[in-house]
Order: sequence, then structure tokens, then C-alpha cells
Amino acid sequence: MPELPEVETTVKDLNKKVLGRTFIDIWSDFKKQVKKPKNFEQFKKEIKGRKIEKVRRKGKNILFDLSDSKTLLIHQKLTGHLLVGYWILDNGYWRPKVKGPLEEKINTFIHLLFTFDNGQMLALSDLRKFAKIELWDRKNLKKELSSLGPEPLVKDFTFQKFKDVLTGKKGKIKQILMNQEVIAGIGNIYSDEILFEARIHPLKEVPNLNKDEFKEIFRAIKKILKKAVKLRGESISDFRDIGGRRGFFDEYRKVYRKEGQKCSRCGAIIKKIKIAGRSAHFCSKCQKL
DNA sequence: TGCAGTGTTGCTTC
DNA sequence: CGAAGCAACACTGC
Repeated sequence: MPELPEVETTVKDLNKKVLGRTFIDIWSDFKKQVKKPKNFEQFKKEIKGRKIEKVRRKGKNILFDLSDSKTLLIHQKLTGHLLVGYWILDNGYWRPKVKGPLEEKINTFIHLLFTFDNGQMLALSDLRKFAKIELWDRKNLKKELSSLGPEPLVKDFTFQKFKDVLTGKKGKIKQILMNQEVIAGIGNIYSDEILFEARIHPLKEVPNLNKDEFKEIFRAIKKILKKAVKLRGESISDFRDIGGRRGFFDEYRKVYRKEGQKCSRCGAIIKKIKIAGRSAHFCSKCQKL
């Protein structure tokens, strides 16, 4: 499940690989994944001939700025992967032309594939088919994404700003951290890891946090997300970079899906509970309620 | 074998 | 208005 660090890794790699490329063709076997324009032929017509000027990230959204002020938005949701390479259509499945990590079974789930002017391809692999693809006029996109909260890794996301966005919020800290309208980009894995780093219990009510606890959470957000970006994301779920390679955050992961194991800090057993229908992992001894 | 668990977003319901 | 539940989908693990 791609969260901020995984999307950031993807976007950085895409900027190295596909900048200046022009779309010449699009293939799909699941056309309703393209939500805007709804008509796939229309989408195809509008994409063809357009050039990629820049790739950006907003929260968990990937934005391809194209020529003529269009922007292609891709949200990977749970199991979407963007892959760059060369494939051949074989019996309804895309097979990679060259040996390597792209040969893993994520290939089976390619439902959308763009071909560029140099023969290179951009594939969207998506097991659960939840990913969303939309083509926007750039001027309308800002409004569309305006409900997203601030980007946690930018310099001007200061402690003051963090306090401001949390002030007045009711609810459990875990839920608030995952709310994209409060802060953009944090999902289930990193909210667990951030709260472990900050030694705060996921069920802690936001209005009950004192200043020191706010400070710890703020510090932990920056630390964990920066670390995860540096390590090119996780791969306990099925994240892969655009070359099909894993991230390295798993070696650093302390609580997510570690229930029953010993806490690396105090040796107590890591617990798993449900919060608003989501799994939450934490150490009940060193994370304070 | 069968069914709960998996996570993100948005829509529906209360 | 907000919170909770569920659907979108398909595969894994118990």
C-alpha cells in the first residue's frame, strides 16, 4: 500500500525515466479504472501526442504534468504499482522483454499500459483494481486537491503549523494522523511506526495530548517519513519501485504487523487492535495512553 | 473448504 | 453536521 514514502520514491524515479516522453498509445483491459474522462476512447485521444513535462506528488497522488496544461492524476490506492520497462503482449498478459525484477507476478495484474515515443512503456499493475486514473485541465486540479492537508516533509511544515492543524480535532491520534485532510500522505503503516517512535498510544485522544507529546509526534513524523523516503519505502505489503524492486524500510519497521513479537525497545509483546476498522500495532508498555 | 483479513477513498446511512 | 459502515476487487492465510 503506497503511502508518502513509496509515492515519493515512484515520483523521483519517474522524473529520471520518463521526462520529455510523449504518449503514443494506451492499452487497457479494465477501462472503467479511468474515471475522467469516463469514455476510454476519449481519454486515449486526449493523452496521445502529449508530452510529460514534470512528475509531482500531492499526498498519495501522482501527478504527471503534460503539455497543453493537462495533468494526469494516478492514485494507486491499495495495490497499484507504476512500472517502467518493455513488455510484449502474450496470451492476454504482458511479459517483460528483459529478465529481472519485473518478471515477478505483479505482471499478471497490468490493466493499463502506456507506450512512449521511444518504445518505452509505463504500466499500471493493480491486483485489486482500486487505483484511479484521471485526466485534468491543470487549472482545475488545484481545487480538486484542495481538501488535502499540508505536506509533512516540506520545510514550512513547522511545529506551529502541525499544532494548528491538530488543534480542535477530536478523535484518536491514529485516526487523525491517517486523515488526509489533516496531514497528507500518512497511512496505516507509517501511522503505527510514527506513534511507536513518539511513544504515544494509538488510542490516545487528540485533545488529551500535552505539549511534549505534540512535540514528540511532530518529531516522529519527520523522522520516520524521511527515513522511509531514504530507504525507498517499505515492501511488507507489495510495494515495488518502477523497476519492480523492493524498498528497504522493512529492516527498520518496529511494530506494523509485528504482533506477538517482542518490542525492540522494552521487550514487551507488540499488540494488535482494531481502530475504526483498521489494524493498529503498538507496544502497550512503552506507548502511553 | 470457506471466510475473515488486507487498506484507501468515497459514498450512504444513521 | 459527523461518525460509522460498506463497496469497489481479488488474493492470502488460517
